[in-house]
Amino acid sequence: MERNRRDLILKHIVEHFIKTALPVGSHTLIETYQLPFSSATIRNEMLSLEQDGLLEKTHTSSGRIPSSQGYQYYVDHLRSKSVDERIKQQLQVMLSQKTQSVSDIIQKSSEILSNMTKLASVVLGPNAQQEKLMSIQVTPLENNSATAVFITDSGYVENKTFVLPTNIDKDALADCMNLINKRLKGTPVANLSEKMDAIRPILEDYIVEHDAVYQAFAQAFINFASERLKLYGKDSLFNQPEFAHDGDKLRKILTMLESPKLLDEIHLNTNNLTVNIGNSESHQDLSIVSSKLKMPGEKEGRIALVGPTRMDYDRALSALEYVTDMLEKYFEKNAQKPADKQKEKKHEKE
Amino acid sequence: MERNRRDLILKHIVEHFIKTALPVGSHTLIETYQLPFSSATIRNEMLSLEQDGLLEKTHTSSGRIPSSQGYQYYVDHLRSKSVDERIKQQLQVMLSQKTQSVSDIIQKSSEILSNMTKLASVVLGPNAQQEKLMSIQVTPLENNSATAVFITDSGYVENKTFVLPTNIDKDALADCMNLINKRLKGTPVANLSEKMDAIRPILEDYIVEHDAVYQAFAQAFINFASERLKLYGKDSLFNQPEFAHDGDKLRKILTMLESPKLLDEIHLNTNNLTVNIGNSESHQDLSIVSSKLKMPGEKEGRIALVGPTRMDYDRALSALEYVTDMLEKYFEKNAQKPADKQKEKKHEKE
DNA sequence: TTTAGCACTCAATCTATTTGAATGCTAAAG
DNA sequence: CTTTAGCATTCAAATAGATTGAGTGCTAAA
Repeated sequence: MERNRRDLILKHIVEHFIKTALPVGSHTLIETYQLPFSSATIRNEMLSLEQDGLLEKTHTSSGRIPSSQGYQYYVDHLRSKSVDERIKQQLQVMLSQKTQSVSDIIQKSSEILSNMTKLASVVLGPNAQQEKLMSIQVTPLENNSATAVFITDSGYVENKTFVLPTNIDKDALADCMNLINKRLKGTPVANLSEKMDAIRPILEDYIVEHDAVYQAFAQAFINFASERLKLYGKDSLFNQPEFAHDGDKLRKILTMLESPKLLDEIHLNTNNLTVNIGNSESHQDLSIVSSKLKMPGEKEGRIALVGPTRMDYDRALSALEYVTDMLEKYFEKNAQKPADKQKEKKHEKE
Repeated sequence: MERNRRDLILKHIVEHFIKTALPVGSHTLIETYQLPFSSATIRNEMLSLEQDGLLEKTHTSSGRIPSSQGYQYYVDHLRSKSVDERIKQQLQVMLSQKTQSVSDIIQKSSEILSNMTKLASVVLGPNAQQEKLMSIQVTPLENNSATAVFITDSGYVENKTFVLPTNIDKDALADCMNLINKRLKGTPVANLSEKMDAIRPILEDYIVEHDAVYQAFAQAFINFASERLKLYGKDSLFNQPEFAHDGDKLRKILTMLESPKLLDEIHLNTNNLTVNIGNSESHQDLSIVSSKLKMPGEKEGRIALVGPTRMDYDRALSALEYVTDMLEKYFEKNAQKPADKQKEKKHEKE
């Protein structure tokens, strides 16, 4: 009973503060939740919760707000883990559409998450380093230029348009590309830059002024190896009351959202589900909730929801967990049958 | 002399307000610019300027701020058209690098513009509608999916990954694509969707479950036809004082920047250089300065600088004009020689 | 035509003062 | 030992005046 009341009060405080963004006092608590205790009792409990570092005051005679620890405790022990039915519905509808690529599905899921939680959602693609190059194609264009298109095994496309040497022979170029394709196919993206040395002789053989091509490839490989990250629904954040009258804070957060630090932060987490409540120096008033996502081909990405420290953790966590679970199941189910066929065909060719 | 003083005063007011974002009074004006008139004289002129709609007051006893018309007059007759040397330098350094593609150059120019003016810069690519399809390539991946890559004559790449029917024959797919390529090569992007009907029979011939491929193509063609727009340096806007304490306004502007209305606005302008000072309902406190940019292959794009109504028009316009001029000259110079060679080769092949 | 002078306006700043939602503590009741 | 009632206390936020100062328009003289 003891522990129960304490938890109950903390739960109410957290949830009330999440709703109103205002410090919660003993009286408010009793009235809005019809608690069968006197305000003094609540105050005693609150004092104790504060001493344990779960609550904070904004000034000596203010109501209480949850501390980072308080949120953490709430997340770990108190939240109700209820998934919004609308998310279930929307996800189901989306997944029932046919012939969507993996990235389509993840993008749409991310948009659903962002819409339903009113948080920004960040998708961190599987580390491109591990992906293998499937194909390089160089297409000559008008105006003495050409576009090189690079495709990985997951269907990620990088392209680079460059100026062709004017005296180039297109057939030689094609032959040359065939050779390079054979040489590089299957190479992990991370190793592409190293292999540049190996393909230089091939280029030299076929193309007189090979430097332009070489440079373009090198540049593309560098871009390739950089992280892939997509950000959805950052507009949702604008409507949070804490930022309404503080342009400065909003500005900080928006730059934060595009900074590589955020990426690092998400990247560091390797757990299934992590909650990162805004106390690290890099994101003062920002919380990050992120979940691992296993994708086809043993690849791993992460989906994260980013918002103010005062976010609806229950809603966000439940939604995120539900969506990643469903996606993983979907991927598993749809991968099994064709995977075998794929392998057979590969053998035929080689 | 008469007209001169009037103009001088307006010029000072506009420039002072651009610097300080504060209404300008008669006394301030005399002190900061050492004007040889009395404050009363200035006030008389200001009254006249106000009656002509070039100045405004924020309240009965406030200093004056320029009206939209006032800015317009300043832009048309008063600005000094001085180009920052640093922009000249940076642009020159950038253009001296070899083997950059057209889009590389435009992107870098846009970044320089944004950096130097502290405004957001928007690049509106040439209307994709006019571009011609150069090549379609379908690359099968692992996991029973494939990526279709579409390239236009300007080197713009669109790609779409889709799920392949499991029972597909890869050689048939390749043959099929060859046929489709021949059929569609040279088709303007705008007409691609119409041509879908024409390629359906080809798909039917080669691929049993052709619907997935058909759908993927259709989707890609739709994306293709949508406008191409890039936004740089929107962070610059955050630091404008007018938004510092008004999160709401900042929010509006950021959403504005990503909305299609902005695009329309820029698109409507066909003049060489236009200034669009924020009084249209769609962008209350936003001004858009944009310039046409002739690109290789008789294509036209626009570069725009977007910022608060109180922006440094002289700086922005001068920079923009200088950059687009230099780019056009650069493109002209570098296009002449190889263009002929290109044509020869085309004839050989056909 | 220009300027000095003066009365006037009004946002912005400052200074009390009030209000009310909160607290902690103590002592009595359960 | 736990809970509650009661009370003094705190402090942000709201309200109301008072003050300031940068600005105006107008008039009459230079």
